[in-house]
Formats: sequence, structure tokens, C-alpha cells
Amino acid sequence: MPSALNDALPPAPEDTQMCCPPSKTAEALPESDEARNALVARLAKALSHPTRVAIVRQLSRIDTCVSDLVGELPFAQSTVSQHLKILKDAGLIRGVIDGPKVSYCLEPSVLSTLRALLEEF
Amino acid sequence: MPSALNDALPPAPEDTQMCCPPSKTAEALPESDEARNALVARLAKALSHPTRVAIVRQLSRIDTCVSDLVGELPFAQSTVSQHLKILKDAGLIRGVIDGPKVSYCLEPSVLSTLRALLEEF
DNA sequence: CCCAATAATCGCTAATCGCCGATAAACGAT
DNA sequence: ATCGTTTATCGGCGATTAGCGATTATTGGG
Repeated sequence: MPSALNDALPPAPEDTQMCCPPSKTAEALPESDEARNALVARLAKALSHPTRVAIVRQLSRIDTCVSDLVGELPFAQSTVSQHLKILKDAGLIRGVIDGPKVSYCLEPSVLSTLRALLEEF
Repeated sequence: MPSALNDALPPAPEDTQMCCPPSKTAEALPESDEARNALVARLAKALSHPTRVAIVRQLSRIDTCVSDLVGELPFAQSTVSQHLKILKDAGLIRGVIDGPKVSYCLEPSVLSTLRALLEEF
């Protein structure tokens, strides 16, 4: 299957505009173990499908709109949109309207939160 | 009849409570992005349920047998055993026969693998 | 205004998940 | 050998997930 998504080259900067204001650096972790467990589970669930991991990887290289993702993934537009919604609901990514398109980008602080939580094990 | 625990049974564990021989340090990461995505998804899926995260957290503190986990979790023994099987199949934990019980412990190298993969984003 | 393009949502089906009780298998001790 | 204890697996159930096509906003341009 032609998942050219994974073969994409690094940034290739262009004149692309940043979709995301830098946002606050790190969010406070929950206090209780139960809340931390629930947060780990929520984020891990969002990353529990290879297509969503591929999307996150792509967005870690460059902000991308839905139609471009559809062109690089072997799934229908509605399916890709659903995966994006799951990632967005989990807080891992953010979408910014850019003309008729929607540009998606990572939410790096949330990924950092997940990494910090995994450091506890 | 195939006791799946037999393949995790080293020669003579003796009377120590350490369930795990050191095991190899770090496994080689897959080459392709697709394989790495699949690995992230597989490990994240294992961690996508709060009960399984709670089990991992507990095992990060001390090796624990199933009956003790059942005593600390609000689920039936069969359910806890299922969660343990999922974690074991993902490679995150290991079970070692310890008398009539089975002592479970973390597989730290696999957790390190997951952390390393998340560093790519 | 209408049109083309883009993206989100709806409705459906097949597959998987999470839970349980019941049962089977493995082990130590009597 | 026969217990009692511990753990794994089986079967079934409701709920959830992942995929799709079709439909519905929404945007920008002619």
C-alpha cells in the first residue's frame, strides 16, 4: 500500500505559517494515581491505532491539512477525519482554519505530558 | 493444555522475590516508520485501559501476583487475568511461576522502547 | 449569488472490547 | 491420590470501534 506518508522528508520549510501559537509549556499533572492512570489510558487510546500514529508522526514534521493526509493514507476522507477527531478530542492535535482547508498541528505539551507520565513506570 | 507461562519459566528462580533476570537491555527499534507506528500502536493499545495502567503502575513498585491484584482492583479474577494477558502479549510485563502463584513484573526495556518511540514526535 | 473544494458529521455493518461466571489446569500440602 | 489454592481459558452479553458512502456545512472565487 502506498503509504507515502512515512517516506516524507523532514521539514522542507517553505513559507508555511505557524498554525499554532506556542501555547503554554507544560500542564499540571493530576494529583491522584487514578487520575494519572486515566490520563495515560486516554492518551494511549488515541495512539492505539497505527493510522493515528502515522498522522501524529506526519504532523510532527509539518502541519498538514486533511486533504493532504487523505492523499497519503489508504483510507477515505471520512475515516481520516474521524481519526483526526479522536486525536483532537484527546488533546494531542489542534486544527486551525486556513482558507477553505483546516491545518492540523501537534499539541506538543500534551505529548510531553504523556512522556512525563510514562517516566513514572 | 498449553500453559503459556512455561515459556517464561527460567531454570531455577530460587527463593528470591526478584522475578526477572536482567534481560537484554534495549531492543533494536524497527527500521521503517510503518513498523515503528505499528509498535507504538500496539503498546499504546495495551495501555489504553485505566485498569491496565494501574497494573503497570503497581508492578513498577513491586512484583505482584494475580490474587493480590484482584484484591486491589474492583474486578473479577478472570477480568484481571485477561488484562494481564493483554499486557503480557504486548511484551510489557512478564509472569514467573512462584510456588502456586504467578509473580508478574515489568519488562522495563519495552517501556523504554515506547518512551524512545514517543521521543520522535 | 452560485459553484467547486474542503472538511465534518450521520447512518450503517462487521469486528473487537470489556466484563462476568463457569470451568479447566497447575501446584503444594496433606 | 485427593484436596485447597491459584491462575488461565472459555462462552456469552452488551458496548464500543473502525471502516465506508452519503450528506451537510463552510469557505473562497467567479
